[in-house]
Amino acid sequence: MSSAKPSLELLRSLTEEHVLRALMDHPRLTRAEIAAVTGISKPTISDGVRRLVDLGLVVDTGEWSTGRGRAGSYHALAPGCGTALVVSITPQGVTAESVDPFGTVVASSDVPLDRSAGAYAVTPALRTALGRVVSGSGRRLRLGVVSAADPVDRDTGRLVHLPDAPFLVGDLDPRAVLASAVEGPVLVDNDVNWAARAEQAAGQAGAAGGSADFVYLYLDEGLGCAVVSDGEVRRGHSGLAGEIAHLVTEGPEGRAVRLTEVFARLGLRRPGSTAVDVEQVRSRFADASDGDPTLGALATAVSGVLEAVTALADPEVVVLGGGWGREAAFVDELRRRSAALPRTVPVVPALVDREPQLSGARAAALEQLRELVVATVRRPDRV
Amino acid sequence: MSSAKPSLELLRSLTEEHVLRALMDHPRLTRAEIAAVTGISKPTISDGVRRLVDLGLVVDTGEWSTGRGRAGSYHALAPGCGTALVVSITPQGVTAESVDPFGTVVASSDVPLDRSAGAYAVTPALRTALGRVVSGSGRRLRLGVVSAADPVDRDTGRLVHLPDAPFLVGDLDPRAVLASAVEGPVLVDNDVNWAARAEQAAGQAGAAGGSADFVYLYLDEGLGCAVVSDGEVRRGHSGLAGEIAHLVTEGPEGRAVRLTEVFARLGLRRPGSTAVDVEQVRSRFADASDGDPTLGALATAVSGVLEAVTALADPEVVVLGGGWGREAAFVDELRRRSAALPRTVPVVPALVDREPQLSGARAAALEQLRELVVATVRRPDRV
DNA sequence: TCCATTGGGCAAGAGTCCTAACTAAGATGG
DNA sequence: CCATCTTAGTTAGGACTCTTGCCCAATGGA
Repeated sequence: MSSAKPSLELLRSLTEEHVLRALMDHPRLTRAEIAAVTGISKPTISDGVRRLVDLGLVVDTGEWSTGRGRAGSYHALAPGCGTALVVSITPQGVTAESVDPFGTVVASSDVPLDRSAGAYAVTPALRTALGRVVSGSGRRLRLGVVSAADPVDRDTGRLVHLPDAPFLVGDLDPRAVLASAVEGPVLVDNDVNWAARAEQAAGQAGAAGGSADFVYLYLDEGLGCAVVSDGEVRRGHSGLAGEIAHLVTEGPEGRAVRLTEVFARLGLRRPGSTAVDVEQVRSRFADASDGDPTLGALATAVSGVLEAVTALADPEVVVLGGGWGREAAFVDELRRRSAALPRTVPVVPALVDREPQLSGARAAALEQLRELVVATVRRPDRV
Repeated sequence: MSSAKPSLELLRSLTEEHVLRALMDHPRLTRAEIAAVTGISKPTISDGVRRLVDLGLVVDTGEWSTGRGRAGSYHALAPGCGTALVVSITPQGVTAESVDPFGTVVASSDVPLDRSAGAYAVTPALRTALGRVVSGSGRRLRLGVVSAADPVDRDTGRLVHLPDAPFLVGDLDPRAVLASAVEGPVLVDNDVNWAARAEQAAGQAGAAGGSADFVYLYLDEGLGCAVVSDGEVRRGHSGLAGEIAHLVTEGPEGRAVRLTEVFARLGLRRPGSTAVDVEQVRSRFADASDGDPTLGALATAVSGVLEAVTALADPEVVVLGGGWGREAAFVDELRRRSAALPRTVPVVPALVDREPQLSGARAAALEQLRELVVATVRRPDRV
């Protein structure tokens, strides 16, 4: 919380920042409206808008306000403020979008992946989607946010293959692929972390305006979770926080085994892979009666995860998502076991089910883009 | 990151803030020195100092600088800025201190506790120590920071008794006891979290100026840990993050058991209690040869904790502390097992061994006190 | 004693904000 | 169609803060 030096320049940039933020919250405003929204006087706002127009960050749209009294001329953020690139990479396909500072999707492209073609088709698909978005939006891409369905190294942004865990997307360096198209920083993280962000935005925890503390358990082909502490997704030193495949839990016959091995012992892995066979798990759940051994074994194993999560992160709630994590029979069984633990934690299914990783990444891109636009106006030091 | 409204008042308060911070970093300065340190011009600093003297936050010490040139009059923070109370509560005794904005301990008191007298002697001991510090310092206590050797509820500040875990200090509401002596907020947290803060200050992790991500495993009568993520101790929703007693790990004979039960099965608990018998553990370690079964069983159980910590928090390093956690034989054995895990994590003994919880709490109190002093100068909104 | 050196104050100037009053221009209603 | 109301934007004046440059005061060394 170091403070900036007091100077008249600082005051001026603060005024400009208020104008920009007002124009991000409202697509178009007259100068009088900006003054009303920000609480700053009309002459000061007029000056600020003039400076921003000169800088090319704001434009006079040529439109005029209607209503009683004199019509005011509308101003808006200039298209030159640019857009942010949002990319989602899953085994099913690559989705790329560009969003402007209002959160509007300017261009988007979806390239499905043929699973049998192997991991090496990912890079060309990414390039294809990227090219379409670049030509479709026509504006400069000032930063990128990438969601990938694999663990991500926090420093390099590369996808990481952990032992005994599936490598769904495969070896990939998204920053290198995006470098030519995106002029600014590229933030890469795994899909579960972005999905957790979407859940947070949807009001999953910390609804009382406070800081969110929850854990998002994502149970699909891979086994992952996101830890949200004090309102932020915590990635850990190298970005591998939440990679729970090797967590020690209670396996069949009460023995201590790693979570990933439970699926091997129950025969729930896809042939020749360490990935969970989602279809098989779901069909087992569908047929399950009370006391079904597979259902019980999975609930026992995951309740060990709940125990670890409660002990280390103390979440307000644990959110269940993923291809089989939200199945009603499983959630019910897990709740029964959770209630019997010495420390219980509420378990709820995820709120967002349609592409949560994409909306979370989009929200992050939007926030980053806005900060970047504001930052162009305060050169010397931050406030 | 909402910004303050631009106003001349903001500029003025920013100047005053710089003066205050300069006088916190250096016990006494002339106005010319303040101008040199802050980079603000001399007339502006003179004005700011005059205003702060009028407010009673700064005093002319009456002393004069020496050296070449004209002697300048020294200024310093006024004693009226107050002090912060720091309290450490352990089964061994209660320590209370008051620190001024420079980090100088103004008064301190230590009241040992007779363990056999039971938990009910804690409150009177706390009152005694508190009374001595209040009369010894003679200045107002503007806030309090309390370290307690038990889990702490984040909202209420009360100590919490978890099932199957020892309750060392016993039921206590530190805020209620301190309310009459401290005029401001009282922050209560458990000793392990404060000790982790001290380790961080000692440069344990994130030494490259970056944000620290590490876990502090505290193995003593109680079993606890602190999770430091992105440079801050993360407490979780209700403050119970790091209470690992119920973590599922590998117990004797390879069965899945909770960490606290391992000690019961090995006969390492104090009679009639859920607390670990530290003396017995240490003597077992002292006699242990290679392959000693107790040493091995404990290392196995704790390596399960390492596994969970790695999976969920992904620390740069795991710091071992507490009465038996730093024993060389144990650390060596744990390192051997850690190296064999699919995901390894460096394990190091704690750097700070003398009252780490106290120095961590003191650092927090100092930081809070400084912020509080600075806050008196910026009334309208924060920067 | 003289002088270099440093602390502190004064004056002038530039820049930012605000209030208040003014002009400009569309909407309303008879 | 015109007078009136209402609102947008500009201008003028004043208050305030910061900075630069200069002066004076006071101290220690030559």
